Amino acid sequence: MYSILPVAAARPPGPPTYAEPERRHRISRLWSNLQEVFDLLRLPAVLSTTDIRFQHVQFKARQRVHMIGQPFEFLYVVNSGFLKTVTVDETGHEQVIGFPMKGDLLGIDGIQDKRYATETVTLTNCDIVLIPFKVMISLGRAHPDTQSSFYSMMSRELLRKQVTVSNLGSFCAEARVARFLCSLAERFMEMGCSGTHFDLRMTREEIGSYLGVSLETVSRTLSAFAARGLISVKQRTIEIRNQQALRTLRRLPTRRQQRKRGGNPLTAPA
Amino acid sequence: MYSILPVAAARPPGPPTYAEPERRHRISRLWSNLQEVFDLLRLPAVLSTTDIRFQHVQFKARQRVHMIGQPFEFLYVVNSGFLKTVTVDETGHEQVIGFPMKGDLLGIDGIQDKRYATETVTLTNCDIVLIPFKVMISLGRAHPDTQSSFYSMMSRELLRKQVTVSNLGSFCAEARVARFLCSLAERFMEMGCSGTHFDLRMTREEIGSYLGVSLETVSRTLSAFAARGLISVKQRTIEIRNQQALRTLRRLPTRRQQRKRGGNPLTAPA
DNA sequence: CGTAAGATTGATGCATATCAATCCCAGTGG
DNA sequence: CCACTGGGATTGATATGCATCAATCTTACG
Repeated sequence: MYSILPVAAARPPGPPTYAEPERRHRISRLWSNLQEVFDLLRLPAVLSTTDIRFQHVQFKARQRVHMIGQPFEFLYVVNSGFLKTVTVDETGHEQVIGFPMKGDLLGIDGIQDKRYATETVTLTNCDIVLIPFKVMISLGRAHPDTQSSFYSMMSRELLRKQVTVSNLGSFCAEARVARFLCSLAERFMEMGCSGTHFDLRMTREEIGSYLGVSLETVSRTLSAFAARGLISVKQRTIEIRNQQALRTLRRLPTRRQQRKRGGNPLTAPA
Repeated sequence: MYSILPVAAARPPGPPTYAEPERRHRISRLWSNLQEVFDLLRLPAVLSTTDIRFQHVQFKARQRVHMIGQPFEFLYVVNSGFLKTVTVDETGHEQVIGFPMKGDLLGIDGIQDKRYATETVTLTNCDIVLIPFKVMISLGRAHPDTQSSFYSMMSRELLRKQVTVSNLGSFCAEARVARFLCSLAERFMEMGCSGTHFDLRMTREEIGSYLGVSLETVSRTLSAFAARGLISVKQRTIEIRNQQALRTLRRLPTRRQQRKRGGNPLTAPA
């Protein structure tokens, strides 16, 4: 129906591997239909079922799912596993901009320029669903309800980025780490895992890059939380002991700001 | 064809005004067809022309185009004027996340939840094109090439947000201000205005909120640039004297980082 | 011309980066 | 089986960028 793009090779440890035509991903025997993909993405159910099926691909840890500059062809939906998405700015400085996991969508940033603007690397073994963009386009055309869902999906990604911006711009290091832990806990809960005991799949350096702080600050902050009894940490194993306290952590000083917006009856979400 | 939603009243100075049914925007006599809107958005031309026309609405300075929580109905395309887009987090802290201007699209963040997640306020008088989302949906269905353009447009917004995240996470205050000036200069150039002499339409506080620094730091940094001869500043009037130097400003320390990514022939955009 | 909002500039303190020295642990090879 | 090894994590000492507080200064506007 459509061909598989060989992206990364199957060489587990060491630095991320690159496209090597002679080696391929392990193509799973798993296929998902449209409804299953929508469920995975937590999008409203599609009424008009089709018999279209989407292929899964297995990645080992430390492999690239897509790379910067590579021609855009697929969107990817994470079925299982953990990844990181990275940008590289013109100075060569790389920054983590996300830690995709089950139900997350990868590759949207490639639509505009027909090339991926980011690269996504697996942190663990992963099972990923391939969505050929052409198929998505034609689906949207044939089934109006799926088209709306696609718009919605992209809007959701945008909202998430806005939250990220807000976090980076408004909160001190401690609050950023706290919020990071809480959002991880939520994600694990949604996946049916424990929301209080979990393992980080990324290094302190990657967390620091994502949160815009140094890796030492991440480490120190976690230790400080542990000292206060909010969590317990042992290397990458985290236990949330007082989620409420973590959730309500704010930037320390009050910052005058937010004046001039006294009671605003119309602004509150209904 | 479709009705105009009365959003803000016509009361110029003072804090932003709210929906007041008894007063309305000035409805322009101007209408744009699809091709004109696409040109404005710098999207590839549409071949299949239709006779659909989109209404313009005039806003005075300090009016809200849309507010947080308000039911999502329209996307907005800026035809002229300057605005700011603001989020308010759960602590009540508000942050500027963008300064839309000619050719920019507003309201995408409302698609997901059927309510706007941000609010956009005019900084100057503005002329804005109303795009009813329902019309966009049906257009996408009827004309495949426009559907692709819509995806592309949303992808572009996502890319911009990624750049913002990268700026906030990777650069020192000085570099952020420098990049801000450069991006403004580029935008003015694209609009056919001078890229070296222009007026800021926003306050230092708004710039600071956008860049994640204090208003004093913005002011000081501009003064420092002026002292070094990179720009000249007089209140909101800016003259860029050495764009090259501004563009190449980086975070001061080298930060080890970016190790372990030696020559990567595949990563460079082709 | 008076007033208030915005902008500038200075003084000071703190949060966080940076540098540096272990420490811990998983993987590896003898 | 166990010491070796190296990447990651922790922790401490120090430096500094930037926020904060505070005092003018400037400009727009009524």
